[in-house]
Amino acid sequence: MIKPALPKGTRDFAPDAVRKRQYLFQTIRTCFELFGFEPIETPAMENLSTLLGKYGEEGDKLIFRILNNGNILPLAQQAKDNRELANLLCEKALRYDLTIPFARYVVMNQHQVVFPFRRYQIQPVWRADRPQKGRYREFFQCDADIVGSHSLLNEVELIRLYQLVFSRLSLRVSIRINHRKFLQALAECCGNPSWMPVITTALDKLDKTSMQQVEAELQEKGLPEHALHLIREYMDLSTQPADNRLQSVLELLKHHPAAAEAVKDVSFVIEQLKNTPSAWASVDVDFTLARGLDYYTGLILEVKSLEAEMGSLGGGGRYDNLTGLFGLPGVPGVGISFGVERIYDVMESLQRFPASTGMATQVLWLRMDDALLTQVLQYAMELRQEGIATEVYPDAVKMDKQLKYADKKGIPLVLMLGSREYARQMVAMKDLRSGVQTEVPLDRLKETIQLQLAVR
RNA sequence: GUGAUUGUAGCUCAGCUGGUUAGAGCGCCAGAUUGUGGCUCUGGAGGCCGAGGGUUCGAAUCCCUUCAAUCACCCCA
Repeated sequence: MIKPALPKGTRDFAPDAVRKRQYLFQTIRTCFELFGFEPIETPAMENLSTLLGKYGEEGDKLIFRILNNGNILPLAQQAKDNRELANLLCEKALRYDLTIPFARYVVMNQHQVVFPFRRYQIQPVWRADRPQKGRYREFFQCDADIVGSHSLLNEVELIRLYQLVFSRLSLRVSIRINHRKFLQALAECCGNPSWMPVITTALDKLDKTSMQQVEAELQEKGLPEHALHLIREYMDLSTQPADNRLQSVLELLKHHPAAAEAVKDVSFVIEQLKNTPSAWASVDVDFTLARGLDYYTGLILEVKSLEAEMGSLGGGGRYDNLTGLFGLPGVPGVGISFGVERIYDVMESLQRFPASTGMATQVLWLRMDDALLTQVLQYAMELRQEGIATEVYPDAVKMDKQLKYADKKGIPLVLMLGSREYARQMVAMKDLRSGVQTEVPLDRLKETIQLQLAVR
């Protein structure tokens, strides 16, 4: 016998969980559609070469590879080391995110797609990460991107999309925004543009650790004192009143052209958003927001829950040249992603899911008199035609057991058609929520049920 | 890849410095109730104490190894 188990970091979903997840997906999907995004889907697997080198060195290690079928032994013997072996034996891999497959899609379909292309995609991705809280090896991403447009209106709209979704989910979040060009300017003012990755990853840890630790890390990486001093002042900016922040950052970065551009972009976005403030999702400029992914070049953003301790619930940003990797330069884009698994976990812990997240069985016919089975099945079918979710209990067991079944499944109405009722052309209807039982004429069944179901 | 913690019934957990036959609550099954759920009462089933080895007269308990889960770091949604 094999002990049943799941691969690390994967999960089964019970009916109740699936309903809640579908509610989440549906809410997000509806909002995507409301903003005019169009759905696409891409395969679970991509050619390994499509994915390799797109997520940094760490990312490559976290890609799930698919072993080639067939006779692999001769090939395997040619390999000189593990790395070469893995690349020889695996031509395909599971997708790591939705953005790179989307970039491939755009390049392959460049003559069909209409630019600016607004697409959304809701599919699972896989990462060979070590699982922990809010982190799984198989999880869904919900991405919305607009490619083929430089306009900052896209950024504004995507933030409003975030605001719409989180208000519909009744989750209070903060959307932090920043601009990659501030970080670029900061690195250059520190004396070396190549320090930018070091500085950004260090700054990214600020909300987890202290300013001192960030400085220690940077010192360790060999940044000189004057650079550390500048970075310290830069970090202090985010504690200042929101109104003067943009002016202050510009002065601190000595009116560096990149910083000036960033100020222009950010103030445009902020200005536009002022007209439609959201009670659920505030927007704040945070100069220390970094975001790991290398391909971002403009405005970047990240969503955090204000109510639960959890990693980011989503993020995104502008990238100038994503499709360039696949031979189509000059297609800029901006996109956001919803971390539904984490949103689910937060909603669950805050009990923010609506009481009913989908259609469960509304009516159960008990199995009573076998002489009436044919009629019962017919009546059940008629109720379904009326849109009433209906079950017939299949086994001839005690009523006690059948009622307990209805109770456990949360079925509100139970119908009983025995010979006693049928003789008078009636059916016994019991509302399990109230415990009240009534008799209903068979020819008025549908209307009565609909009325009864409307009662809360 | 690094580190920490935890593995006992379907679930949540007790089980003292090693000492008879390993317990509780919830859940499950049956009955009280052969045409009526929830509440109550009565009874019952269910355990290689994660796995392997060691110490000991004796191990759920101590030691080693291993596996798994969880959490943190790295990185990320």
